[in-house]
Amino acid sequence: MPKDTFFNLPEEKRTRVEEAAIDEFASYTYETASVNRIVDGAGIAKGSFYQYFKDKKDLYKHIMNIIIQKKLEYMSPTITNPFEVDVFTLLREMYKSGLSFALSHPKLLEIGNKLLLDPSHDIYKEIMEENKARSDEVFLLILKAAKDRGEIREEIDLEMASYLLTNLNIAVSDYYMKKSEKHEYSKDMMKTIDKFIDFIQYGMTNTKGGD
Amino acid sequence: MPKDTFFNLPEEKRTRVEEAAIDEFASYTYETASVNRIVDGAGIAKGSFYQYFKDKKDLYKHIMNIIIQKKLEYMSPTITNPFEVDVFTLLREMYKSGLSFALSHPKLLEIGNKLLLDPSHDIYKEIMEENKARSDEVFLLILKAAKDRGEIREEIDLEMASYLLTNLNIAVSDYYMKKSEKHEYSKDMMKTIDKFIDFIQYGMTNTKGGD
DNA sequence: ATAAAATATGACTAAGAAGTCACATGACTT
DNA sequence: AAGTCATGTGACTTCTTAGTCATATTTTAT
Repeated sequence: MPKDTFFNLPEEKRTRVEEAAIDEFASYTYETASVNRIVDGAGIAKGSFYQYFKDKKDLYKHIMNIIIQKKLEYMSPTITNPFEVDVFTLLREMYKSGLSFALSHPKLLEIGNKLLLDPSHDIYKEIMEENKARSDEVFLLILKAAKDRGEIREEIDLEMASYLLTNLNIAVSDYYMKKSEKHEYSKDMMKTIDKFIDFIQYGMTNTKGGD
Repeated sequence: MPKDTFFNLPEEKRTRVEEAAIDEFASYTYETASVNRIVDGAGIAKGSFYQYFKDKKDLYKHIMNIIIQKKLEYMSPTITNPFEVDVFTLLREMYKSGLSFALSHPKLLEIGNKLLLDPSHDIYKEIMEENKARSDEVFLLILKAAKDRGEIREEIDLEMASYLLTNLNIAVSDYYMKKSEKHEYSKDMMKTIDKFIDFIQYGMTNTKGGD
């Protein structure tokens, strides 16, 4: 947690620091991100930084909390009653939220992905422990309920499927970001998600009754 | 390319250096990997290192070439006639190769993944340009042929599918590595791949004729 | 044996990193 | 106005990094 000094700051200055940090962590991993560059970018003195934050990790966790907060804002309307719609509708909503978040906050997405991609480092475990609900655990609960309702095939390995859904979630955002330069909620975006859910739902095969 | 001095080295010493480098690059990203730790690990002097390699990047590329070489060794029997079997059989073979490689060379896999996960950094582009055939481009060719043969549904977006297959390829190895501590080619492994291909082929839905 | 070429070495440089601290400035209280 | 407390500051310390280089050793050629 940042110190009181940071929260007492005039909003303009506080966001200036946060935005400099977001720029830095979007461009560099936690390890290679530089406090020196951040204070330069924010136009504050090095000493001031350590009036606001205990250390680099303190700032990083603060930014992660902003990300989680922002992401929850995008998700909440979908997640409120996760077990009251069929699983593919729910997945569609979740991916829509995820992609919408990605388009509105590409830098935040970048920071989050950079973290997810380096699960070996200590900072990963620390943050995941502080923010329990990991994505694949959420998916697992949803998929279990869906299987109980008979919406997905019996023989699907749920644990694996939820793991894959998590990774695909990241991949689909990356894919769309790479393809589209507009970065706006568009029909393209819905098409991307539809194709994607279609893939998950029916697979690629053409022999519909096959096996 | 490493200097002649390196290739003139007695094999024992050469592999000692390579193994120290592999350990380092498996534990740290390219940026945070330390030449100092590598020379300590290999038991050579700092100066010797720069007799063998132009710089850190030179060593890194050498290790990447080892990885590509090793990976090709595992793949070759499968890839020789990629268009002569149905696409799901081919995919199964490719994932089998991939997982087999992952189990035999977990550190090399780790290094490769670390690179793939940070496409923003210069080193990524450099290496990808030097080693043309990117995974999703290979998948795309295979999928195009399969669509022509009518093996996969018309409405599948091939570009997206090949992108997803690449990411899933990484994910499935990671998943299996995380689950199994034995690290040996086993029936478990085949089961994992079967589930996975099954997922790709038929999707998750239970309404087989649905839409 | 002598000369020459190849290889080994670790102290060294310069740059950048995280974090500290004595002091300066500003604001609010009494 | 004087005093107190919160905030601002940048030079500084300590550490680690990549890469260099003069010198020492070993190997090869004559």
